[in-house]
Amino acid sequence: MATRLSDVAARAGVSVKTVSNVINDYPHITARTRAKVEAAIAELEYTPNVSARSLRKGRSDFIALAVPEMASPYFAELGAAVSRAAKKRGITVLIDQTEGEAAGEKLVLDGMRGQLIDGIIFSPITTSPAKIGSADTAKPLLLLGERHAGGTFDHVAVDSVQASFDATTHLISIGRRRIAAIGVGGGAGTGSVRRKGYRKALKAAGLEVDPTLEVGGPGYHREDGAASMRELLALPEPPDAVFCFNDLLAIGALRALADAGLSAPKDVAVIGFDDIEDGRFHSPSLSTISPDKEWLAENAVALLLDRIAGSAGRRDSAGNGEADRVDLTVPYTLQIRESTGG
Amino acid sequence: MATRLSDVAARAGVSVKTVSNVINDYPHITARTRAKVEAAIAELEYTPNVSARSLRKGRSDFIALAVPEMASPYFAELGAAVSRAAKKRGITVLIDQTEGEAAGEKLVLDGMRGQLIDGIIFSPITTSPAKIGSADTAKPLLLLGERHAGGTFDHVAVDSVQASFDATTHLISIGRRRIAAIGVGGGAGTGSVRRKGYRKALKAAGLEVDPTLEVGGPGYHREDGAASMRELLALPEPPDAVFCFNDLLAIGALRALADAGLSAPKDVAVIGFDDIEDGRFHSPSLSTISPDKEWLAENAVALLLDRIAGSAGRRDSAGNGEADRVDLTVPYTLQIRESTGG
DNA sequence: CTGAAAGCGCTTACAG
DNA sequence: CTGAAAGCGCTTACAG
Repeated sequence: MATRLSDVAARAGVSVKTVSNVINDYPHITARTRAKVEAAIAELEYTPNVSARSLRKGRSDFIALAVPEMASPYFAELGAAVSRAAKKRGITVLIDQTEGEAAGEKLVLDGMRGQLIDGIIFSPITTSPAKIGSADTAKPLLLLGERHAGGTFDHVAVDSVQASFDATTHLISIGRRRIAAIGVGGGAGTGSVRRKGYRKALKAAGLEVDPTLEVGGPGYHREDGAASMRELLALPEPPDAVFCFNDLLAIGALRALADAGLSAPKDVAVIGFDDIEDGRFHSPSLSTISPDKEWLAENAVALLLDRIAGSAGRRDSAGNGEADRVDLTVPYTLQIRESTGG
Repeated sequence: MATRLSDVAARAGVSVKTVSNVINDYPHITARTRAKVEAAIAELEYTPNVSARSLRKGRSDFIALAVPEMASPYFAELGAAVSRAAKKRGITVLIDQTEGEAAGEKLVLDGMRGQLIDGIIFSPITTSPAKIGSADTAKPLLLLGERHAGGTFDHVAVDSVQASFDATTHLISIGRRRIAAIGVGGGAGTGSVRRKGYRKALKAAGLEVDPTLEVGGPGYHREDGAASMRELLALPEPPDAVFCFNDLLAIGALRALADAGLSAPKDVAVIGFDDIEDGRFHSPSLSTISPDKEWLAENAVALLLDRIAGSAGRRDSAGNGEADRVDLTVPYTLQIRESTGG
């Protein structure tokens, strides 16, 4: 049914080896031969069988991106950026939805899709760093997220402590003094990392840390943010500002404010983290920490592909694995919009 | 390096055929043999090589979902639902971002990813129905979107004319008389289909169709909705309600209203289409047409898999292709929220 | 530069 | 029920 390499060879009057050479851009082919082969490929509408190629080469030019949920705007935007970055390099991205479950994440670590994929970019949420560190992955693995810095794998993330410090400091700079944090107990450890930056900023400004103002988690969705905001508004002394550990929480918080007849930034200033597109269109528009997702995607893909190219010869990385591990820090900016009075 | 079937067979003391039988759940295997094999698989941490399997069987258990952009909330939510529906059936979904470009869409139609995928669910936006109809696809293809009803391929979509009629009628039912439409010129023909339902509702209510109130397109993003809304507000006689042909346009429209110091539904009632999650959290929350995305995903995947199973024996569907084509209509509900006074 | 041949790891008739 | 063998469509040493 499908045309094969040998059909093309027959049509062009050359050997299969020559056709293969043309397809794989090997040197030492005369322009004339190349033209003949390319004409035959076009006439027969030939497309190489990737299963056969992958079986033979041990490389598929597929990588996986494993995220908790692809419908979550941050991961959807990240997935789009990673797909684009990979496509530029001739690589296809498989997006894997772990649903944040240990089972799904274990599958990622163990199965690696039956050797189809060459490597994986993994944003874990349930599995602990320790377990990931000891995972016996046959393929290169790159970790996303602040929790995994200093581990045994390559790692790309924002400096979350610094970014959280900046977000909190911004709230202080617009005159707020009773600043809450939403999301401290969640996000796969993200909560504790971002709280660290939040507390640091309070202390640097001589403000007291009040644990009753640190709420939320483990959920990081809009409804969780709304619930946390309601909780804060019910306090004897409600906050005058809130740092939400992601934009989804912040959007929920804005909604809860509106439901209570209050508004940001007048009653409570609100800042988020992620800069998902929707935040720009809310009323009020959402101030946020904006990690450079394009940068993240480009560098994560490039680094993983380097590893894949390098690991072709390696049997075992135990010997030199630790030494050449890379931690990349994603640049970010502070976006000041209406929700903090911008 | 990787363990092979033959390693498992050796370990279990059986033939490769028996191991293959166990893996593929074939009958006539004694419980004892099965247990032995399963133990060997577990001990060796064996995972089948999908490239080899796919090469041999001519089936990969991969399908593709080709959408214009995966970061767009509707497609992200749809992708998540399709992935879930497929996973339940042991199928993996590759998400393909065409970026709405003819080149990307042509690649989908032609290349089919080097015979890796067994079939495709395609949401075209640039390529015309005629071109799609004549595409010589080696693999089963299922089309999404109202524009392609009655074509030569299986097709799953909302009854967009009826849904648009309902959305517009709802605006009339709350007393609005000067009702605009945003998105008429875009969305790959979606615009003209939804306008048909919009006009029908106006006529049914004895209202006049005013072409100056029909704006927007080809873009279907938030900023396009905001631009269209500004255009409408600049009219000598602005509308008192707007039907936006998707939620992204509606969210942009809400934002433009807020920027003009106006609000929905007081000054202008706004209704969208798609029911993306974010619409529920905007202030005001967004009324919309809510297609049942789970239903869509389940049925699209099931139908495509039926075709894949059926096409195994077929050489050419030209003979009987037309006759057994299926058009599925996705159920929807009208969600009345704050933006229309709900 | 080209051709003939082996082999990647499976599945599946074909004999037993 | 099991075993030995062919073959899916490529790529790649190996000879020329």
